[in-house]
Amino acid sequence: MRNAEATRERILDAAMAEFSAYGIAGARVDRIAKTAGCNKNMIYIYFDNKETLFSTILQKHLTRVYEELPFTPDDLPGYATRVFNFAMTNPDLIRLMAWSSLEQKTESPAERGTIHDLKVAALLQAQNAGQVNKTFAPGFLLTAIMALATAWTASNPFGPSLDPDSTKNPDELRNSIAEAVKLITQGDTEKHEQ
Amino acid sequence: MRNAEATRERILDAAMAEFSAYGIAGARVDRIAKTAGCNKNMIYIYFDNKETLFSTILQKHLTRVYEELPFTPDDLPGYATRVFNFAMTNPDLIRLMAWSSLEQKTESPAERGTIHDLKVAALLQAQNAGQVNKTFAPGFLLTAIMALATAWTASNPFGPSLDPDSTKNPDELRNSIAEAVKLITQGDTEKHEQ
DNA sequence: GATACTTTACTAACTGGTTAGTTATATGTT
DNA sequence: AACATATAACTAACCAGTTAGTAAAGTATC
Repeated sequence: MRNAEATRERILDAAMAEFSAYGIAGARVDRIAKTAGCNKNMIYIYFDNKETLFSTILQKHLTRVYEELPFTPDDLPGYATRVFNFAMTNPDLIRLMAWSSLEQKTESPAERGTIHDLKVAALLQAQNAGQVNKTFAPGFLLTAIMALATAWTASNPFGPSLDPDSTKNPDELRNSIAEAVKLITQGDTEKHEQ
Repeated sequence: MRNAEATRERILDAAMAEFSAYGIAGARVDRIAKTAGCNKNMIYIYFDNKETLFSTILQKHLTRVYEELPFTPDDLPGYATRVFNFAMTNPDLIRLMAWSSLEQKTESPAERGTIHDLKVAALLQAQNAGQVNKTFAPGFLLTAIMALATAWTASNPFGPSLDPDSTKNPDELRNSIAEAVKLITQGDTEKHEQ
């Protein structure tokens, strides 16, 4: 029953559930401790404070995303599909990101910005290679794709809360998203390309 | 200095700023009272509790949106443009909606659902009239349009925090959004319409 | 038109419960 | 013993909501 690493993990898991559900301001440290099955003080031994705990968890899961979701500028509908699948199977992380963008004053950590820039650069290359049409700037495309792929998550005010039926047909939804991304990125490659 | 209506309005304004900035859990009633320049108790005379105050404000501003933003199924790029303009000039309301979808347990009020259904029905009619192509279900289209039109607001985790430059060219952004919506809604009307 | 009474708008101080974070102490491990 | 892991008890600050009371404005009565 004495296992530092395991306790730390249980805290992280419990905190993930708590923060995802209630955000930073709404999260209760006592509740995290109870869920983790440990004493509250353990949380303050492993982490500085509530905010740090939140950031640690967000960072950890974001890293996981970057590993699980390779960006494929030559197959953007496929990328959107994978983002959609990920968002549907990881609603907690999507909520965590939503809380973060509302509650955390600081801009996104430098790492995220860098990764974003890499994608934009790759997208520009794909455009120059004729794989993606040049109708839109690469930065616009990336945000548009992410917006479409995550529009049906609970954190979107215009998402499933207004259109509850849509999430009951995830397959149709997935196909529609892929098709929409295709229209935006490959819609008129031939016409405009040269 | 004794003016019930004016005081109530000041409370609503102060609460809008507070809730928009900190959400429900993060909002402080004392701070609202201070901003409104009134005693905290006045808030509890005019409103039941913090949650009710939040709901009242959200409702009030949503009503305003429905009046200011007529839905035009025959001109969806134009509608997206207007939503984009509205979102850019009313970031507080967008944040309020984001907080609501994260913090409020209850589903969206019946009114919002009804308005949504009306739009979906109108969209279906526009499809049958050949004004909008039938590639996508009307419910999908509506959510996709809203997602695109509001993707560059602060509350979107994939929005401006990752792509800060984009919001410096709002005109280009607006045009791109309109163009993207056009591609999705009118992209291949001729081909599929027959 | 002055006086007593009622209602409305407002305030200061308080209450009871909550909460992030700490300290002191105990227990298992090597 | 020495160290790492864990717990219980505690504290100081905070915070939503309440209470009890004051002052202004209106209304009735003479």
